[in-house]
Amino acid sequence: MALTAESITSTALSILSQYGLGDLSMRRLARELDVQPSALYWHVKDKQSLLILISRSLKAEVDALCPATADPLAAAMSLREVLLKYRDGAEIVLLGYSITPPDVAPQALGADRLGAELSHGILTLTLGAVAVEQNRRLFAIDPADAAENFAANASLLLRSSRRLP
Amino acid sequence: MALTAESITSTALSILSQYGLGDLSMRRLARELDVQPSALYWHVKDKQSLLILISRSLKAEVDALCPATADPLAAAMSLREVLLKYRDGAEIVLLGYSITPPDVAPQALGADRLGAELSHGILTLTLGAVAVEQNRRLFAIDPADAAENFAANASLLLRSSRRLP
DNA sequence: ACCTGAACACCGTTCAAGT
DNA sequence: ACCTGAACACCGTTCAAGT
Repeated sequence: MALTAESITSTALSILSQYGLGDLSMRRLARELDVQPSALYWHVKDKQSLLILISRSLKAEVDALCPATADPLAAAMSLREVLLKYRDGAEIVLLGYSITPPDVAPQALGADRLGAELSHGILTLTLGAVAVEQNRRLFAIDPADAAENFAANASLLLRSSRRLP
Repeated sequence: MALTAESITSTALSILSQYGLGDLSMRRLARELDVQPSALYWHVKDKQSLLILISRSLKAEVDALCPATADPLAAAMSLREVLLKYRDGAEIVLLGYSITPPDVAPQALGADRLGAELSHGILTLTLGAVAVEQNRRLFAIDPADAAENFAANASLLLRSSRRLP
């Protein structure tokens, strides 16, 4: 199977969901793809740019789940769900969102839809909350009422966004 | 100077504010303290527990700036300020808050004051927003209106907390 | 009690050289 | 164009041994 940026990304995604970011090394990735570590660098600039490819792929997954006109609270819940599918999804997407916000923000939560300010608010709240939640899972600390708790805070923040375009 | 957990933490803090988390390695820390890397492990369990010591120290810094009865919005702004002093403060405190919330949450923003739900909301919003802000600084992307933007979202979230104990 | 020295099992990245 | 092999400059952590 020929090596491509896509095959690298999808193998990374699978390592991520099974083992997490701690095990996602360029060397481990290369081993999984039966290739020398240096081979990856012909397809991908460096590890950071791979993480950005990953976060774009997660955005696409959220967009497939909820269209641009979806209810913002429902979209935030879907984003959370997708982030949770991959062990350190929130940390990675936080990086991607920092560097290229429009490429990573789900349509239903983008600046076009909610305005720059509120879009940034709901995204940073979601990324922060899920990052904490994922760290806690790592340490086997109570998940418990994480979903309801997040929903409550997200809806407090979004309270001002009733009646959208 | 005798090596202690405190001297290790404060040297770590200084590396952090000058160079950031990428340069905060156990080996680098040991070099700065004129000691073998292995010496650190007598005083500190591992790197992660050092990061938790660091995040407790930042909590103390915020508490010194604003007492338990401070206005929550003002406290959130102070927390942001302190996090910004140290290059990857938000990422580190996010880890600390994940593992031992009460040891890391500033008094004025703790669960005792705001209730578990809202306390978690304002803290994850702050940590998420500042983590993004610090990543952007790393890449020399616009700081610009980050403070006002954060203040706006934090006050949206805290809107429900008027009239406190 | 506190620290050194050496070792183990890793990293990300570059680059000449091969095909 | 695409990949190998070897190298460079690092990591965190453990552990016998020294003082």
